[in-house]
Amino acid sequence: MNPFYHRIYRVVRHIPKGRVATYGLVARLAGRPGAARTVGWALSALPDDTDVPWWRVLNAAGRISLAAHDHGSVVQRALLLREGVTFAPGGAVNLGMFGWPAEAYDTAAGAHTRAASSRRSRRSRGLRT
DNA sequence: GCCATGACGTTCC
DNA sequence: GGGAACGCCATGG
Repeated sequence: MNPFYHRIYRVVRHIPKGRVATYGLVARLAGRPGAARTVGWALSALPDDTDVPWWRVLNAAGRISLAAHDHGSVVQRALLLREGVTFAPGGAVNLGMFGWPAEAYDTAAGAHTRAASSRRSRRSRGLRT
């Protein structure tokens, strides 16, 4: 498995309870901006007994990317609701309210991720409503 | 090694 | 503000 897959999982584990992150954000923090699709691919490969909170990862629209008819989307919505994340009419989460600030990862991860953080600060924008 | 696919993102209509 | 088109990176055939 490529190192950055592990980075992705590590980033997702750092998402605090009750907060959500976007695929693009996770991709940037993992060190590969633009690899949002790959993040989804990595999460799809997670086993059922994983400790990675994959349900806290949504797309840029704050909506669940899984097919609505898929059972996984139901589980994801339920898990988020259990953590206090509310869904607006239409099934979208207010990222401005529940979105995970990228700065929080710098604090949580400490010094051994400054490469990713410097890369992030270069393009820290968007997602702010 | 090339082509198609996918839990996405950004930019133009 | 909503929808369509193109771009992105990694995997699988």
